[in-house]
Amino acid sequence: MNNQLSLQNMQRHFSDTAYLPQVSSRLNPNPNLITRPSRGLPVGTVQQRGTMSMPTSPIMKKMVIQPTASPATDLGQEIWDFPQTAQAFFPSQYQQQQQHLQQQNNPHPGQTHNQAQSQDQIQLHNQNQTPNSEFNHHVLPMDLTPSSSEYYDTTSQPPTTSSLQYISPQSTRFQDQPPITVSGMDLGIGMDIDSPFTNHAGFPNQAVSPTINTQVQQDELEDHDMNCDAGTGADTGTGGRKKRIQVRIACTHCQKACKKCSNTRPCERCVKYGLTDCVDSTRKPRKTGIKRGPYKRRSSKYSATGYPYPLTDEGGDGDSPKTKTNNHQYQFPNQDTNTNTNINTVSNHSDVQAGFHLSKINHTRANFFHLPHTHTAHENHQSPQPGSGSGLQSNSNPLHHQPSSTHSQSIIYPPFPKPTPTASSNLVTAISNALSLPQQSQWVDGQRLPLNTNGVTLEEENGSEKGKTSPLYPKIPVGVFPFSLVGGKDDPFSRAVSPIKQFDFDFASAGKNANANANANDNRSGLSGVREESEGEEQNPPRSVSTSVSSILPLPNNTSTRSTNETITNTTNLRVNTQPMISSPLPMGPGTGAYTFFALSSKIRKPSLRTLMSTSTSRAPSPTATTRTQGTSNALYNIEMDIQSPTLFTACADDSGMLLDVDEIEGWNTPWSGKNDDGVGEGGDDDGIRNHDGGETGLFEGIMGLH
DNA sequence: GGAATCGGACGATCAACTGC
DNA sequence: CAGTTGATCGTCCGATTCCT
Ligand SMILES: [Zn+2]
Ligand SMILES: [Zn+2]
Repeated sequence: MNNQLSLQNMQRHFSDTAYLPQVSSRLNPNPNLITRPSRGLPVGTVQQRGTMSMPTSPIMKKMVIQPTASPATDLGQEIWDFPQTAQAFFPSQYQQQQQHLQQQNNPHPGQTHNQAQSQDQIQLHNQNQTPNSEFNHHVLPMDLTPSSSEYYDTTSQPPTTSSLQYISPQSTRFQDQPPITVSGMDLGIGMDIDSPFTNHAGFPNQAVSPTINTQVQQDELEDHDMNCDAGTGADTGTGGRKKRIQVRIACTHCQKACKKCSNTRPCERCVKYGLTDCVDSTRKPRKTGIKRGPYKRRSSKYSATGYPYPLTDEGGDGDSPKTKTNNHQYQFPNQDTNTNTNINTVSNHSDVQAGFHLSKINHTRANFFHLPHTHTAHENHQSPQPGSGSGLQSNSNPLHHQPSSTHSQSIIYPPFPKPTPTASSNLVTAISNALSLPQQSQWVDGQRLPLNTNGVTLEEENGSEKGKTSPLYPKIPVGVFPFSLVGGKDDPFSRAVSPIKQFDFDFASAGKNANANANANDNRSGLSGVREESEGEEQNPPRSVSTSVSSILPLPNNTSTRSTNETITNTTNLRVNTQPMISSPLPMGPGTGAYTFFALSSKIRKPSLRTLMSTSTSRAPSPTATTRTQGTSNALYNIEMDIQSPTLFTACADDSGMLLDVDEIEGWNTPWSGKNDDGVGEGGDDDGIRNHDGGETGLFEGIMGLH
């Protein structure tokens, strides 16, 4: 019954961008709410309100709502039998699988609602049943460690587990796919895809299930949370941490209290405390029109998993897997399914990577039969599991085949650039890879060069230009290597890299640079006048140097610098430095790789301050200050606007270190203290309400009418 | 001991981007 | 235009403080 519905639902509808406050309330009297247009969720039905954590998740399974009033046993009533489920999505097979498993493994008789149950079952089942249980286990739920920067990291999964990804056509493709295919890997979670086991009994080789499996499990976890508190160990994922679920919208009381709300109205908490006015809180619409810098390289060459597809033999920019759905190249020519499976199984150790590796290898090999099996460089630095080796052995020889031997191909072959001996860490390597991979290039002496084992550029070697340039990676960036990697986020090309470390890193050198860049500073101050521009328009081209500079707060002068150095340990410094320190790789000249104090152009979004500040122990006074990007090039302006919370502000003052720093920084001091209050209004349209990042709850609440 | 606060981790959503 | 990326904004955990 659900097919159509499910499919419909599968589609994303973002139209409901602004979450209309569902003020109405109980049971969603509002007809409109019955079916959330955008989400397609039957919110209004039953008592389920809002959506579960992943409303759009294709994998969303039936949700069992277990209002306090009624026991879960009333399946008929409680079940949110909505087809947004993987099952629905792949109804026939998947469901069968489900049932099948259910029967086999899970005998929780009474629970019919259990898609969720079954899911768990499945999970358990897999773990218990198959030799690769470990593998599954590891693969399973999310490793909650998010890290966009670790896109290539061995253990990391794709940055987002967004449901969206699971919707992609790639998924559907699976049905037709032969068991082991790279396509399977397209889905970020594909590690277990190759494993028949994951396919759930009876449906070996079905790529679909694995993926779903993973997701479902997660969803399931969510359900558990929904129904009960937390808890069960089952909920814990690989990381040992269960995924936190959230209601789509909390009631005003819960919101204010920062406590968990429920999807019912009145919510459980309100009921508990006898609050009568339990209504949905309002959400402000997301801002739009904010420009972003270029994204990091797209995945056409990468699988969803972050696994890069090697350039095809055609030498083109490899086609994305999806374009080659049926292409044999995604299969392991040299292996039969079983073999492959085994390997994966063996490789269990978790590492999702293990699976990937193999796949990659195989995948690659498809194009290079003549080549010996090799591990990609990627694997090398990925720290392959020892255990996995055994499994791998079968087909691969020793890892780390030196590309050099077959360099011409190797250039293409290893999806990732070989780790350089100099790589100080996986992270760095990963980042480096990320940067260089697409172009098959790597950083050398501060410059990006085509990747080549021999140190010969690709161009030199094969005359190919590929890799040298790309729209996103024009040859620009040059600068000292660390500039982009060590510091991290400075990478002009990838905003994806987490900025967080940058700060830590920067700081230290910041001071030095400050002096070194005295000129720059001066310039900045000189430019400070430009602030007026800040008004909102986005005139600044991304990364524009001049404007961005102007936008910066007047930098602390020497004194500030001094203090910075002196008080590095103080979190305050972090903060202080952060702002001015946000550096962008200004084309100061190739040699100048040093960090500069230039602020990023407002057009380029900096990572949320919240995130940035997370490194520090205390909440940043106003992350938003740095965060602000919309149309404004003036960081100073931002601060004015964003620092709205008296609390934060006060905190700032209270913190001796912080205060000191701030004061020392003239540019900061004046505007900040002087205009803080006034500035609030100023952000006006776009920021007036924007306080969240800063944690300026006061304002928020005020806006929200919570006070 | 429980409620209220609060910092900030975690997560969902979705607009900007990218590349076909 | 579909798919991806990553920022925004929301939820709520867990620690701390306040209140009775
Ligand atoms: Zn509530
Ligand atoms: Zn409530």
